[in-house]
Amino acid sequence: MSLKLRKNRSPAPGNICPLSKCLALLSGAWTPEIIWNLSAAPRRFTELRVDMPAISAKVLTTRLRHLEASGILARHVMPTSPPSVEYSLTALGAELLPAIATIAKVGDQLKFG
Amino acid sequence: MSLKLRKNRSPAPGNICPLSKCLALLSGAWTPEIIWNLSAAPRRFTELRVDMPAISAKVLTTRLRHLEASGILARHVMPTSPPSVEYSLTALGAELLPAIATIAKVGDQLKFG
DNA sequence: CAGTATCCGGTCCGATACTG
DNA sequence: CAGTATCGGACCGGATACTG
Repeated sequence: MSLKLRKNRSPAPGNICPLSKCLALLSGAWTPEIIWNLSAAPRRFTELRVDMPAISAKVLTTRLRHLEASGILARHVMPTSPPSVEYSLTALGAELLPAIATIAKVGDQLKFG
Repeated sequence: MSLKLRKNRSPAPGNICPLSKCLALLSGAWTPEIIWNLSAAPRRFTELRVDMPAISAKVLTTRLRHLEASGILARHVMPTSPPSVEYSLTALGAELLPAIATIAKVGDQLKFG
């Protein structure tokens, strides 16, 4: 009968699918840092590289393209010379910030953090 | 799609570390689903396999061990025959739920979700 | 029931070199 | 400045087989 108690479990109403999808988006090395570095103000490509010295250009480009395609951030090309490109969070991307902050807080308390 | 965040890499000089660390924890295929499936009530190993038919025993074991080591969930062995093991979220793990819910909500609105 | 052991293909990421 | 191209090694996760 403890089986009976257990049978009724569905966690919450709803679909778990978006979960994996969005967490998949946040995954990938450097992704959270990128979002974090854009949270205060827009940044340019090279500025982001300075913020995260260890990231390679290739990976940074890949992440930015993915996040842009998903609507998390926007890319603005300024027609200057030399070219200048600015990245900024969208409203949707900004919605992630509180969640990320919460997760970071939990991260602080991890046993093997 | 795989959820990946290398833990050995990117020592990033920064101070955003808890962020990456915790997101690294949530990464790895199936991790969010596991936490979600434990959110309502404790579950046993095979019950989790039923909840997520596509996960392999190897990966499920790996995830559970990691989450346990981090203090996100607890493992209780019941001295029955056949053996029975119950997994449940810790208080710390429960703190992740609102953040995960928020992220899932954003996931719903992703352009290429 | 609750795992372990092993193999293996696919992916991710870093390093390096090059370009409009 | 803001990328692209390519290579190679690390790692991840699925499939399968086996165990106390």
